[in-house]
Amino acid sequence: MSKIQKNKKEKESSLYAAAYDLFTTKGIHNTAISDIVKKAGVAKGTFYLYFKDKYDVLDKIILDKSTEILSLAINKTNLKQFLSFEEKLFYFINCIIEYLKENKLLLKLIYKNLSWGVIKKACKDYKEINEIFYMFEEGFKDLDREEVEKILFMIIEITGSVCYSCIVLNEPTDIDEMKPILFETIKKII
Amino acid sequence: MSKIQKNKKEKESSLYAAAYDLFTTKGIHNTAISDIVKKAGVAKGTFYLYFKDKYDVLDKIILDKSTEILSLAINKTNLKQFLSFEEKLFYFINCIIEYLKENKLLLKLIYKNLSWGVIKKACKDYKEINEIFYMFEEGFKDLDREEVEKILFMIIEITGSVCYSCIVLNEPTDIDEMKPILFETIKKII
Amino acid sequence: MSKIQKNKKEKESSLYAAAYDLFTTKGIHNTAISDIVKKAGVAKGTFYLYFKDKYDVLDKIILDKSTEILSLAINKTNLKQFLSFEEKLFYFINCIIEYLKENKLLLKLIYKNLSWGVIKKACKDYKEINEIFYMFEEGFKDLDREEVEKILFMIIEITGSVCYSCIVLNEPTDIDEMKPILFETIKKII
Amino acid sequence: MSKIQKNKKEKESSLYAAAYDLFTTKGIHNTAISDIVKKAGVAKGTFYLYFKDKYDVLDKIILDKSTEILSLAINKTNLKQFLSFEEKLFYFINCIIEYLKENKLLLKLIYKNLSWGVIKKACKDYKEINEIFYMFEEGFKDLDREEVEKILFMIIEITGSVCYSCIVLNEPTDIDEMKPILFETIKKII
DNA sequence: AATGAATGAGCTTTCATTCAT
DNA sequence: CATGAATGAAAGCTCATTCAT
Repeated sequence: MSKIQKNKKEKESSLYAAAYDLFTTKGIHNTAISDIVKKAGVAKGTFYLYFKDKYDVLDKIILDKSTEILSLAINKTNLKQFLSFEEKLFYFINCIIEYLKENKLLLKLIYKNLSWGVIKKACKDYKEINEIFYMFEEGFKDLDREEVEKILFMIIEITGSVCYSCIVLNEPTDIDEMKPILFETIKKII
Repeated sequence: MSKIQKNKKEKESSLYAAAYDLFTTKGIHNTAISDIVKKAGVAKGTFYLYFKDKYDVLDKIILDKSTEILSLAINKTNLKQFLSFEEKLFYFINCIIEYLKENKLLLKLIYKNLSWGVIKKACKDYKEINEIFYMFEEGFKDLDREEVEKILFMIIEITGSVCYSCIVLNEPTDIDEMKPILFETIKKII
Repeated sequence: MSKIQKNKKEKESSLYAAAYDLFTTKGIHNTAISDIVKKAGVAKGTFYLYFKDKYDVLDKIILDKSTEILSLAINKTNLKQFLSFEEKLFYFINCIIEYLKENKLLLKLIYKNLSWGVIKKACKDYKEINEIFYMFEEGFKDLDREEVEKILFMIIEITGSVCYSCIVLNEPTDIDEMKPILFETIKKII
Repeated sequence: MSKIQKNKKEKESSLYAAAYDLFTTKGIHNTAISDIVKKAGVAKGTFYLYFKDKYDVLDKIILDKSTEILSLAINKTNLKQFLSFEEKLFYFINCIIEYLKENKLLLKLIYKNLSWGVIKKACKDYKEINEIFYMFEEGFKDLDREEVEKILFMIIEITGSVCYSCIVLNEPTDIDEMKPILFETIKKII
């Protein structure tokens, strides 16, 4: 990579990082592009060389971070051996929950903007994420892909919404108290 | 009610209605207070006699509409006789789903802003909503209030997030195709 | 005075008092008529029955309070016996200074809006104030009215501006440290 | 200076000039920022690139113009030779008075907002102004700095307030009629 | 490619004033 | 006389976007 190309990547990264920082701490609504460029240490016009607008960076952040979470969880899971699919799935889900517990601000940012569509896009673009599907297909050998997808969707949805409510809002209680019933529910789903 | 009082209520209602209309069709972000007052046919200053800002109306709308949905569903449910708690619950949940299917824009508006906290507030303020708790307590006679609340939370969360994804985004499929697995999940939860 | 007339006077006084309170604490610029009527406990429209606008009340306050200060000082002075005009004048000036020291907020309010014209108006309308002129004419028997007025003007101006600077702004020092040189100056003027 | 830097200075100056013009002719209260930018021929946003708000420009104007007046007077004074400190001081004060006579609107604008603090700031920032202090220290060789400052303060205060009253309000008479007694007073002070 | 001064549309909010009750 | 809801002009201020350098 040439020096110029490297410089470009650096500008983009610093804009991205600044936007992430501001979105999570001040909120999307309260973050102006002038805030982002100031934090990134670049000129205003430079922003428009790399992003269309505020929501363009946001979309990239959401896709990126969602991918990262799932990727971390699946990688960690694949390092271990499990006696059953259930055990493996629980470990995987727990990785996600623990990550979100540590990254409350990130959870707050992405959840309201995360959709099944984003996850499917992540699956298409990143091989590792697709391994989640393999894991599920292995667990439900007698079901067709569509059914498996629905089950995965249900589990992700319920995990996501419970995490958001418990971790971000502390409602109806904290996540550790909710975990037993969440896992029991997932157990019943599969 | 005096003529003035009636007039006041009318102004407030027309502002509320205009805001609801614009929020659902154009989105919150794209709706300016000047749009709201124009649509409501009142002066700009009048808005500030009744609401603090845009988000003040929004909060009122969310609380109101959430209450309305739950209220409608529980009232409809209470008109019928059921053989079992499960049957009753399914009917109740189905009422909500069918309502949301018919009011896609409303769902889009409130879901991302709805929280368990709002629902609990609705329960406190409106007797009818509290009947949902009675229904659940009757269904789970051997559990304490806290446990019952967690189950109710799980069911509402999963119903809400599935509805949002399927009805608003059509992901991963439409709500009718998702219903069987949703109900099966709920059945397993209880 | 009839009950109705009494009621009217009460409304006016409460508006006046509220305005005075707000002007001194929040400043004229930051006080709206709606603040005044709220504090006075009357309706907005009522304000316009008694005053033209914000500055109308202000003018009344300035005239009133200026008169009050001068009136208090001259009355207090007239209760005593003095060996010389100088002694009498110093006592009189000191009364004003001590009063302003105790009413810093009032000083802040009126000084910037006080003028020689206001004082002359006060003299015309209130007999007591005119006694200040008598005092001076007695002190300068060989000068004509015009010359006496100039001297009085000089003394009032210098006292007022020194008080404002020292009491309100504490510049260049506090009033007690400035008093010696102020009195010395006045002594030299007469 | 680059073209851009020159352009920037020009914008700022035109805003400053427009504000000065409007403040003196229409008053601060009656001048809106939109008036200033219209007169300056720049966009509204440009105003906020250079000033925080209306009062920010005002502060700059007051500091600037006060400095200018004092600077002009001291420079003019330093060009001449005098037989005594008194003569020198009278010449200096007279320069100020004559300037204010010619700039009635400026006097009206700054006097009510001028304070000893502003003058001291001007002294710190501009070497020339400090020469006023040198002049005084030379005149009062036997007094310490603090005492000299008090005397200077008294003279400036009395000159300022007499000028304001006589030039702006024509009370109690015009400045030329007041001059003899003013100078006599100053003479007695020193 | 990068800059950042300049723009001006458009937002929120205030508030003096009116007038039907 | 008194009220206070309603008005709407006009204020302050923001900020995405452009474009000459």
